[in-house]
Amino acid sequence: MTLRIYNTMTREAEPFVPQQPGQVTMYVCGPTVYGYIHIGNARPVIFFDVVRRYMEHIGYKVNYLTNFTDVDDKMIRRAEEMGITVPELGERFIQAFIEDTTALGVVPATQNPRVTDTIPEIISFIRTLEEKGYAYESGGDVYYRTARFPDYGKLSHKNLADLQYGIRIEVDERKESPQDFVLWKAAKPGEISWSSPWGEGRPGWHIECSAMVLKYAGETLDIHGGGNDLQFPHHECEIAQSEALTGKPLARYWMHNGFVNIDNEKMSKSIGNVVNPRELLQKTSAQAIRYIMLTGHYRSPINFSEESVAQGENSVQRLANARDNLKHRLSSVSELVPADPSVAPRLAQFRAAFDAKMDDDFNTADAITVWFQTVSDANNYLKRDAACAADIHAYLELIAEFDKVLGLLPPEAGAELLDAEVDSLIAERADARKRRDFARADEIRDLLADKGIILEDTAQGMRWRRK
RNA sequence: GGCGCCAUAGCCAAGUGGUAAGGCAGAGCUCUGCAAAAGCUCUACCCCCAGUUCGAGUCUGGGUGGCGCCUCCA
Repeated sequence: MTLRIYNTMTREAEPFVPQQPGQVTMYVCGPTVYGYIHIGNARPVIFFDVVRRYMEHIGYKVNYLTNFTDVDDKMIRRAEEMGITVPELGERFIQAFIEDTTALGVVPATQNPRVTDTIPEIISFIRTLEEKGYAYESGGDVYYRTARFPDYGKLSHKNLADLQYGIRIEVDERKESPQDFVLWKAAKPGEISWSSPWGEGRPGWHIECSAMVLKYAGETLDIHGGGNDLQFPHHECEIAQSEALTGKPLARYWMHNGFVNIDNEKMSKSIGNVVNPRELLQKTSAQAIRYIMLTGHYRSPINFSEESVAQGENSVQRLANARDNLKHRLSSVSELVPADPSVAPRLAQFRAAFDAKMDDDFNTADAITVWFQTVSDANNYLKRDAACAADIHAYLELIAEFDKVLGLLPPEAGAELLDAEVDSLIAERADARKRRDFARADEIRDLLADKGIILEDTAQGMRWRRK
């Protein structure tokens, strides 16, 4: 089975062939660190994390880059509002980003380049574009001359002549052409700036990614990803910059994820429906959030709502129960029970099916279905009176493999230590049950339930889990 | 105006032209001291119309309804 990836450039699912056998270089546009990320920002972070995990799962060595935009107009405005410097603002929200994404179960990227660490490379990038005639200065700003790059529009499949300019922004008369975009912005007095051949200033938005890709990953990426909205203009501009400079394709595969809606509405500050993982995680598990993100197709929009969160929470609980039931059963297996020969072939099928679904342009929804099928199979296995430890381990191993790719398993039931009071209540309840004092036993169970601790009496003894 | 996407059960959602995955919620049953967990059973002719085909949720055309991008945006 080979991995196929839907390439925005060709609008087709293509077999994935990396430049270097066994190695994948991928770059995903990261956040502007001027505030906490919202759930929409979290989608590409979570999805491409899964892409990366799957690549590693099938044996690739992955160089995964995602940047921090730590200087731009929004940064400058926000820093001013907060009465701190731009670097202070950046530092603060880079930390917040790391905290939030870690809480969401995201594996850190292999590299997190920052714009402010790439200024010399950005300047020389622009210089070269200027020398080649792809850029021009105008009043301390430097613009990209889109007319020089005939392929402009090839990713988003836009025809330059069809673009309507001036709809949302004022057309800047300093540009030769409305579709030209800024590479370098002259600093206004008091703004953070760097010296350049064009005077004090800072990089435009698009150039940073081109420069960072070149500096940290090379001329051509295997995969370039980002949100759907970045297709145009951002990625189009990156292509124009990078390909004008190197003459090589910027990326072999372009991947774009769909948007996150809140209660079927676009998330926006003006509607006031922006959801931050930071707040959401107070009441919602990271796994439920990931489930919502991964249970739909990555290119389709997904809807966040109270109901979808509840459904995600319950779905993930089933996955967790299966894992916990298997582990719990391990405590009462007999060495004398032989392995069931029918288990291994079934697990092999599930394993193959999971990979086949992931190979199909990261069909995480179907991959999750395979996981649930494995769960059903395991649950049925556990119905038998005598279970074999090796079989249970085989199920657990497969489930752990799935989880390593998708990250949907909450912490294990009973894994943490309970405080002494809870412990003694549990002991008291066990005693009450022995005496058949069910009234007291149920009273304690209700008491603990109020504290968020669910007690379950199984054939293998009592166990507990957090609600 | 240009480019593009979507419409599948109460909800979420997958689906390669061959007779509708999975999850949540709900109902009944089994197990349980009672629960919980788990198991079993039950719940869809895939927006409408026309066409292509032996056969269409899947292809084509036309509707209807939603949505995205067109230089802040994940």
